[in-house]
Amino acid sequence: MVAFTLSTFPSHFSTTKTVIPKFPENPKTLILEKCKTTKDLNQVHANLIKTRLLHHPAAAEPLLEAAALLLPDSTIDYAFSIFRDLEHPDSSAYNIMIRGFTEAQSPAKSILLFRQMIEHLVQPDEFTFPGILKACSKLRALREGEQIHAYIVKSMGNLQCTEFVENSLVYMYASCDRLESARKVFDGMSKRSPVAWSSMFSGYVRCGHWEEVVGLFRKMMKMGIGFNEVTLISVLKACGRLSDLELGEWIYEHVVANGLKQNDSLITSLVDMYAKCGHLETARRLFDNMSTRDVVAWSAMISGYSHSNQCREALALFHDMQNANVTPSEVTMVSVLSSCAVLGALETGKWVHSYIKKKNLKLTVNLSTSLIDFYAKCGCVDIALEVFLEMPSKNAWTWTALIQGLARNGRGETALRFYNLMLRENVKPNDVTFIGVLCACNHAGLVDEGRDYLVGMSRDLGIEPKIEHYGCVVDMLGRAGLIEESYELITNMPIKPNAVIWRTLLASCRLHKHPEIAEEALKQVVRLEPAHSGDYILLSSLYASVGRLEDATRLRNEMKKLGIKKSPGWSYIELDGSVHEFMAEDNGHPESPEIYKAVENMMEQIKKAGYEPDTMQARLEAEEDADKEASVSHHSEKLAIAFGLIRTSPGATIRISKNLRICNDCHNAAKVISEVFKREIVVRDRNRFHHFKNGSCSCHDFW
DNA sequence: ATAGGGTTAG
Repeated sequence: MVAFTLSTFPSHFSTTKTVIPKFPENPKTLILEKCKTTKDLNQVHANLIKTRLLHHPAAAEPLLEAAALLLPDSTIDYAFSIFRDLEHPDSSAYNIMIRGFTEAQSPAKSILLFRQMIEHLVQPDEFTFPGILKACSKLRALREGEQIHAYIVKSMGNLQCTEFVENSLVYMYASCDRLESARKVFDGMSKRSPVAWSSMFSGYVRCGHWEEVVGLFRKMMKMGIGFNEVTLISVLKACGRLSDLELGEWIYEHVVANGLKQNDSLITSLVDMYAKCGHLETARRLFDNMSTRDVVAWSAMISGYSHSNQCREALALFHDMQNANVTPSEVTMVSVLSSCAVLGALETGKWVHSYIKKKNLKLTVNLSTSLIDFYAKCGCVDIALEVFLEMPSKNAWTWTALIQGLARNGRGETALRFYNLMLRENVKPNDVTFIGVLCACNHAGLVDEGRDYLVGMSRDLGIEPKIEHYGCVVDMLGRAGLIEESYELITNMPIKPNAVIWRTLLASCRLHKHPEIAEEALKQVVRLEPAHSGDYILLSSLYASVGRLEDATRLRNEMKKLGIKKSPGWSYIELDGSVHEFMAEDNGHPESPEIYKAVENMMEQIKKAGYEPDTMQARLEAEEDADKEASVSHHSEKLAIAFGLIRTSPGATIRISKNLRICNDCHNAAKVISEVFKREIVVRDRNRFHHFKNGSCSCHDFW
């Protein structure tokens, strides 16, 4: 085979006076210009074969480049067929194919091809490494990446370790979570462009080392090192996660001052940052002012609402997104499902699930995990289980969501079985997993197991219990009537107890009528969090339940004197895909008069069937709100249930979610309603599910 | 040639 060089080319062709026009001065530009579609490519390809130019790199490579990199993914196989026809592909040809495969989402093929390149003794050049290292990054192929790094070091002298190669090495290590190795390459660089910094940042972002990103960026600014839009995107992500609004706003000013507002990715990052810092209005204003909003921008804004618990706004925006004809992605759906889960919006979530199936959205691990969480939080734990069992791969979050969901729905033993399965499948539990495990022990009344897990999590797995873990155990002991042990645990645990812990103890004192420890618990709670009404109410109703009515009234008066208001309870009910919200004594609903009529009717009917109002509670509440003529029969869950009764077809299940624990009177009423109206009623309160059916509740009156 | 926006449990 004769090796041509470009300079020999024109003279060679000027002698042939055939069909072929004079070989162009710049074949690359010409070929690239001609190849706009696959069809063009075919024509040029055919022409090059006919003119026997295909074996000339200067002609073949532009063709290859067009097929592998410039046209859509589908031509990568075509590109490879061209490549295989080359008799002696040189390093540039290999480089193009290696990059092509990576870009076409087949980075494994890039690695195979690189191996072939070495076997065929084609010397890689400094352009080969960025491509092949990118393939390693995509695959998180650390071993291959390290081998290539070694190869580069070994061949130093023959080939240059350029700045590009170094950047790629940093990014490769960062993608494989090897931050120390990335940092070592980074620190050894003689010149660091913004790309090097961004590569390093991307690793810290991946691993959630937000402080590192912000710290390094501040250092960068102090040293006057240049940065660009890509750098800012990483830094904004860190600002959001750290709620570092100060730096975030500085970046916003910078963006405005430097006319970078046209960069939609940057604006989306700002939207995300403001939303994560709780500035939803600013985020929304930026979002609304974008000239075009792609799926990522919509997702960022929706997740912003969902993140700050404005779930109804999240769903409303999702609705707007569909009206704007922007197709949601897997990522959008994660936030949407999370909002549905919080709201208990079963119908909407189910619709999302069927949409995912219909549109063939990819069931990523995250998305499936969200589905599991959503179904479990809506009380459909069997569907959650179904989704789980169909997943080809699961991570710790997936297992945790399932364990948690089973536990909350009263299937403690099953939850623990799945925990053991998780260990057997070598998925490492994290601290949240143990919240689920302890919660399972709690709801199943498995006190001994619960104590063991609390000790075992740090002893066997090195996960130190946090205040929340102690909270679960305190609750568990309290429920089981082991009030003294619970109290001792609080005073002896290595973490300072918070108000939540004392409040938990207080609630179990109420349940088991233990006024002495209750008084101590209230004292502690008030010291830590003075203005929380529920605490006073717990102790006062405990007094009432043991016949100490004077103490009960005294405490209520004290509370009134201190100006402590009851925190409002609300209940949600979802009907035909929209979520209705009720508060006690609520008059805000457009159908209010009708709903109150329905409540009166409902109460009358269940009284006939034997329901007796909790007079003690009614009296206390009446005293407290005498001016408002408040009534326990106007608790938010009763309004919501009554609304459900008149708005759904006979026999349909009524699903309510509420923010507080369900009160005793409503619990009694719901049992009777389920019998009288032949309805299943599912109430999700802040702690667990109550499935009311035929006059009884799945919690066995223990919550 | 190398870096970049939105994701999930208490």
